[in-house]
Amino acid sequence: MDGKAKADFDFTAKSSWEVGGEDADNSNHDYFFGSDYKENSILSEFGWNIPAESSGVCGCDGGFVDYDRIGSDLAGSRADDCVPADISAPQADDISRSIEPMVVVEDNSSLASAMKPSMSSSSSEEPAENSTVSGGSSASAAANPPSETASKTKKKGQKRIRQQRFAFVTKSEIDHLEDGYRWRKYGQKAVKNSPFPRSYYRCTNSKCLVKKRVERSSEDPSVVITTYEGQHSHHSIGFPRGGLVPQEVPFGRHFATSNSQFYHPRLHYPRENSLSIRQSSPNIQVKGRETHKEQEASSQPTVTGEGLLGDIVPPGMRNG
DNA sequence: CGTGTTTGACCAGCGC
DNA sequence: GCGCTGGTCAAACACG
Repeated sequence: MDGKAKADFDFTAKSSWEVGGEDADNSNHDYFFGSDYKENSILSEFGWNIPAESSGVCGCDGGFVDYDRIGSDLAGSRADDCVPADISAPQADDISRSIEPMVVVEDNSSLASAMKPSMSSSSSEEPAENSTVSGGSSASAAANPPSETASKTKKKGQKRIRQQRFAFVTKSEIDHLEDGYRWRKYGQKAVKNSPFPRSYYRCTNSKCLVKKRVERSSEDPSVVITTYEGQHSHHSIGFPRGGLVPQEVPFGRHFATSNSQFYHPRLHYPRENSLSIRQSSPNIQVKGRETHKEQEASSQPTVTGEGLLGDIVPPGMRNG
């Protein structure tokens, strides 16, 4: 419990996250979302195109966000003073979801460089997943039918190389925020220094090896940290990749907090979804079947032709 | 029956 | 080398 100040962000520290988006060119640095074009360029590496105009949203100074600050903010003092207008929408309110997304990006090129020298130029067509994802286990296991390798025998000698990752720090009561894709949970682990478990999800698209981790801040249980890893290699239900860019898609939303601005892929939850969420998850619940349903409600984007899907992807393109 | 979650076990990386 | 921790696998299970 001691030194818990940053405990909830341990993952960043251990993952060598670092403040300093300035080095956008420096492929050896991790990126941290601040306010301007820099982030955009970084995000674009992921296939995310964020309008630069996002600066100044909410009239806040869109400066850098340093991890320490985030940590402390999570402790409770963060940007309540500056909630994005969008969030004040009835839906968000209804579901008691105060979303304050922060985007944190980690460029793993430092790790991947060994295998992938020009990470930064990773063209979006490259299913980054197979190019790296470490562990090899999941990647190769997915790509190659479980012969004998799959049987828990991870390829030895293969280094675990992470992909570029970016995290959303969101204040929400929903653990698994809808982001436009469908995810399958493949694991859950208790995290050191945190009473909350970390959940591991993988994109349900068999060809897409994007993963994400979801965990709650130990400092502020109302804060959810969602870390994405890899790029979606498909249009799926509709997320910024290739043509599905926020500028043209209604679900793009950028935010700002007192110290910086952030982007959340989908803060504008479909009405019907909001309702279902509200009904199924009145409170934060981390375990039990309740969570199960809760997650279903939030992770399965009302594939009913409306909401997320209806907004963006024509029925024929759905492949979640 | 198909899809997704739960959960214990296994493995790799890292620090000491 | 050892122990800890994070990440993943896969069988069992639950649900619609």
